[in-house]
Amino acid sequence: MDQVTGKTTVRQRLVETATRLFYENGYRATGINEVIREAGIAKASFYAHFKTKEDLLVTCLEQRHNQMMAQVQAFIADARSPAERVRRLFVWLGDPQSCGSRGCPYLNMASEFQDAGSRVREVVRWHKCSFRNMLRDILALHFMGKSKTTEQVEQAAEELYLLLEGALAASPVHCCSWPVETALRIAEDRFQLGG
Amino acid sequence: MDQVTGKTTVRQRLVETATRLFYENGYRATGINEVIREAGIAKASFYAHFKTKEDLLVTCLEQRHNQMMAQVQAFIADARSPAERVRRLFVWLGDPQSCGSRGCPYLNMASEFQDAGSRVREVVRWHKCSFRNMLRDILALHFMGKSKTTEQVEQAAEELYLLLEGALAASPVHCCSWPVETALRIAEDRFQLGG
Amino acid sequence: MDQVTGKTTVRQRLVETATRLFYENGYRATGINEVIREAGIAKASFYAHFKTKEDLLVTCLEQRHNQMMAQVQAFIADARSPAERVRRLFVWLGDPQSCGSRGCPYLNMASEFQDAGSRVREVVRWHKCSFRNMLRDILALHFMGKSKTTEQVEQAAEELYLLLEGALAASPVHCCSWPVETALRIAEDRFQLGG
Amino acid sequence: MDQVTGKTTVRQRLVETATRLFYENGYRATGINEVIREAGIAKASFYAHFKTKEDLLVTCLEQRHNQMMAQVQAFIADARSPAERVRRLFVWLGDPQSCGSRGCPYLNMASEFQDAGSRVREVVRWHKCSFRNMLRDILALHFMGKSKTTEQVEQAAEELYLLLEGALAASPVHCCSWPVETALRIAEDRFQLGG
DNA sequence: AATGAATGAGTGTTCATTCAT
DNA sequence: AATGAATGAACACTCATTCAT
Repeated sequence: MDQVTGKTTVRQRLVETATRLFYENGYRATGINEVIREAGIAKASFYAHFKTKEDLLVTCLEQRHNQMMAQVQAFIADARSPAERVRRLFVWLGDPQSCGSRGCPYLNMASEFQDAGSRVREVVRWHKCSFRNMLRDILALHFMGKSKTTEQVEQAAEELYLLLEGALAASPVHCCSWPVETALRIAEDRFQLGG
Repeated sequence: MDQVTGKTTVRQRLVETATRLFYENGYRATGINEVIREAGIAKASFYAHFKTKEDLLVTCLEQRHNQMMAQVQAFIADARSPAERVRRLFVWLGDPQSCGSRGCPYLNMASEFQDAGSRVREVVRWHKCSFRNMLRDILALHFMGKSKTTEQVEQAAEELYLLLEGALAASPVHCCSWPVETALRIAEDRFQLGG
Repeated sequence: MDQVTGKTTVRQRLVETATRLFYENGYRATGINEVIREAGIAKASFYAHFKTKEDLLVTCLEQRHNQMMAQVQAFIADARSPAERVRRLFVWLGDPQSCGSRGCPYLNMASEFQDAGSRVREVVRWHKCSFRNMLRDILALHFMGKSKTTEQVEQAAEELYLLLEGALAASPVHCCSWPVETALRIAEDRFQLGG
Repeated sequence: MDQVTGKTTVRQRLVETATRLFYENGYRATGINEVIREAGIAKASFYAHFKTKEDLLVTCLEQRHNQMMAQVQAFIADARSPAERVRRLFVWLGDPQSCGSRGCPYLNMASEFQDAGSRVREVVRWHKCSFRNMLRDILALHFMGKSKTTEQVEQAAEELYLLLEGALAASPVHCCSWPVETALRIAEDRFQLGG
């Protein structure tokens, strides 16, 4: 939304439409024509804003990252303890409303860009590292005063990250909640989250 | 290979070529033309063997499943204990030779077929369940005589499955071995695999 | 024309249509759509026969070269002397029926491919050299027994070539016959063509 | 340059940039976007100065004509005789610095505007006639006192024009200097330019 | 069983031009 | 006088699929 006029800008409409379509149908299965039709924008206007379709995707992923990080932070913000914050991560993950039921948009896109040096893969890597860092910060609080080395905290973050990633990957395949529950169970035992 | 004539059949050449290309470049990024060119088959011959491109993919995934299950079974076969068999699962997973460094081909394909009822998603689900059942059978042996209920074994299988899935998803993003090592560490502690 | 069936092949229809359109409107001003519409061919069929639009052009130029050389040879064939053959070259050049009134198709195309290494420029150069060699062979006969060195014949060929080129370039600009007549006049004097 | 402010005007920057780009790449191969980008001008500003792209080209050709005529006049001005002036025309023609190595910009443009009534073709014709007239004026001086009729001088002008045109057309095809040298040799003999 | 030739509908991208400001 | 944003139509090219042989 443009803060002054209150109208969504052309660029923003394109990003939002594309974010949705790329997630729902995949990158290659989504044509520029579909994006501009649903956004109600002329084709040449699209190319005035984005050099290529891949550029659009990169922008979508970057923007989605920011929104998602804000969302998840908000979702866990009012927890009473770091432990509960971790538990709420799994709740957030399991909620199709917040997280989408078609798996991780970043992993999905990465699967269509296998070229090692691709900009898309870079964004995906950056997003995942960013997410893992957030986990580390939460766990650092949780372990405070429990005489853990920095390295131990890092390792715990990687473990938690891996559990969440496993749940995220398995959920859309099986279309049910046991992956999230299973990952949470492991995390609770391993990091003494238990209430 | 045709067991009698010793020649690879046309159909088999198509499946093998497509399996490779779909995995390396993705489903939509791989054209029929590319497949038949690399397989050295005429286009109309292709459509004599497969109704559609999607049919080819389904066949590829089914066939790969069988090969992969056989491979992994062979890889862990000569382990001295169920615990070591589990550990070797992670070795196998971490070896790009055996498992490919572009992530799980089934998850990759699923990301391009988001339609819930798609035959591709069915195959993926079937493959993953099948794999999880194999894990359950291994763990059942490992827990034998340790007074575990059937349900407990099932849960352990789901946990192990989830750890492997997490490692499989995270590996190609970060292009290094810590995901597999991290997943193994959790598994060793949780299932007392340690030697 | 296919000699057996008596039908023009798809490829040949494309080449003939494109040769005409490229000459009438220029290379970039002629779209693939226009070519295939006038040839009555589907777009994908076009790309089954030619890798790119530029490929089509190269083929057109090569084919036109062969036809044109044959035509001009036929046109001057029944002359009674080499000198008359040279004079008939100018007649042929001045006849819009035989040579086209839009200038030299090779020079025209070259002007749209300024990149030094372009394949189109190569074909143009090859065509022009080929033509000059034909002139040299005619002049060699004309000068036979007049004690001219090989080098002198070569020089005369270059001079004749240059006169023809000048006439070819000037004609479509001024849309009248004086360039050809002027070039012929110079040639007659310089090479003693006069009857 | 604006004589008062010392700044190149917007219009002039557009003309100069376009003149260069049209010559280097051709008319249709040069987009408006490229012109305005390299000129550093907004698109709408362009259309404030020129009705269409073709208008811009016409302006470019007109302006270039004036510059070129002035240049060539300056180049031959300090020659000691009309004969040397003619010889210097060929020197000027053969110098890529002065004349460009991509052939005659007017012939090049004409090849992209085959429509007989096109304004571009008109400008080209006007330019060429203008040039031929200049040649006639030089030759008139050269032949002064040699009892030549007006008609004979006109014919000589056409001959000289044709030789220059031939050299201009052949040079960029063969990328070497023999066309100019050949044309000069013919001219020297024919018009007794020799010193 | 296998093929060479052909296709309609689509792809991503660029074009010269206009309009509201 | 100058602009940033937008556009419809066209561009060269590729797609998965079919058909006559």
